[in-house]
Amino acid sequence: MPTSGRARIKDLLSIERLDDAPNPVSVNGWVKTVRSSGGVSFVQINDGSSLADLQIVVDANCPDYALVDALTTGCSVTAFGVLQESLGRGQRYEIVASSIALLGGADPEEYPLQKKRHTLEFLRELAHLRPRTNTFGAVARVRNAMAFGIHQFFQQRGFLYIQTPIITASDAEGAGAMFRATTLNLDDLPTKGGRVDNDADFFGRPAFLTVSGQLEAEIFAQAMSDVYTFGPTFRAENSNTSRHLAEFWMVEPEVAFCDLDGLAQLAEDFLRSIFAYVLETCPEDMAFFNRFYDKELIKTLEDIANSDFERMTYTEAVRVLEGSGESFEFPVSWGADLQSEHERYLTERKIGRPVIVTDYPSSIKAFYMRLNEDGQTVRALDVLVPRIGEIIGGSQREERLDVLQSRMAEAGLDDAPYWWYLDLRRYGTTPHAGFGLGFERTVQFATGMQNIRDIIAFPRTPRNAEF
RNA sequence: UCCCCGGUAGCUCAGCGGUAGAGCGGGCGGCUGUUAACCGCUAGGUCGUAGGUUCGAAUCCUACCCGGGGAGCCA
Repeated sequence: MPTSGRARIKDLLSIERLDDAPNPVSVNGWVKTVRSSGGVSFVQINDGSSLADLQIVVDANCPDYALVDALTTGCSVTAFGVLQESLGRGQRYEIVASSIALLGGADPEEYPLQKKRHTLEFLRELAHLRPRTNTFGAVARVRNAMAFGIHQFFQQRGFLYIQTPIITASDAEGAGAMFRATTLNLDDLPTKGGRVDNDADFFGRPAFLTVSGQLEAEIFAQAMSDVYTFGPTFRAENSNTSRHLAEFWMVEPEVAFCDLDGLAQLAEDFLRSIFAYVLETCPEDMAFFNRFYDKELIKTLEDIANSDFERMTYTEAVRVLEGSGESFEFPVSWGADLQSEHERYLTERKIGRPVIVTDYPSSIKAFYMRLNEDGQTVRALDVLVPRIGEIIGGSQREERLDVLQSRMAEAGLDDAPYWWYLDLRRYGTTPHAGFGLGFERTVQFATGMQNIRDIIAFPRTPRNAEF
């Protein structure tokens, strides 16, 4: 079946004037449902190009009419016919088939997807078939649009897209437990002096899957000024929540000659831009999510796209929380990190829109964040959004060699493996800043989906790596 | 990893000490344009796994496995 003559359902359904239709047309897709009434059958198919299905009318005038009995939910078909105004209500156009053929059957006694709603938990066990459902098709299209929107945002601003390594020997301190990448035979480990002989491993040293491309992105920021990464990252944390994955995609811009205020502005512009982009480019899918998953979704995203983010320092946030009169499960005190309930109070109840919290205590943040003049806080930034909580974490980086070295010593880190990172401060150091955005969390927020496992096609979570 | 809830027909669930039910889906048959079509009939389950209590366990107890919600960690 040549694809050159294949019309996409999305394109057919968006035709303005029927005179412009490339009639007769050839369409392909997977059957959603078949309805038969007397001498007419209606075969509703979808090809993934849009949320909407295309109705194919097959009646006695079609030589393949007898074949309709073999068409069941899930099978693939190819059809040829004339696109015309629908005689029935419910769709603008339909195709009156002059031929229709079964490409691949789907035994209705075995095919697990029925023409009714399934729970997301059930569909999660069918990751190979769930893209055919309305919800997962919509997620796939929105995810695609947001990925493109992210690249477009940075490209339009002159940022360079760089690819940082997935296998790494460095640890972006504190970002989380790492997966080991090794070719050693785990059933028969080579030893030297009673310990595992890492010299015998592939790289001659321990290697891991990256938890962040930040340190390498800083290298390129110190040459190209404005860069970003967009790639997979891995965390071996035993996190079992609706917001965590062991493998997820992260967007990490890194900007030279930029301070925390500049970074906060970039983060805000960025989020507002990509939410506006998805509303503009995926209206049908977004209406679907708004209808079935979150009635306030579109309004929420429009509000974000159209209004400034609230900004406050950590110290101010603590003051707000202490004066809130709320009884939190975890006490609020300066020096302790904000708990989920605190973040949600701030962004959901106190402010009602995204909040950028800055200048956290140095004791609870990573060594590379720039120390403030007070010696107590660092130029860190978290962007909190309703329902998800932290969606962006970032900071102005410590560009002063001596301060960075003393911070590393406080954190108990050995300088040696970071020699190249320290070199960036030795030679032409600049004030610079960057943040990390969890891509799945962002799509989760934009779609109103409750569980991050429904945002990535093949979720990796503790004890789950099927597919 | 911790706390709470749940695992019964393909799916969603009811039954909660006396030996299994509904709706949807499937099959068969109707219906001259349907919209998760509709109407009638019908098949289908060692009640997550392994122990235990009991005359008797889907139902009570224990352990484990799996799923969900929340927490921690973070993106």
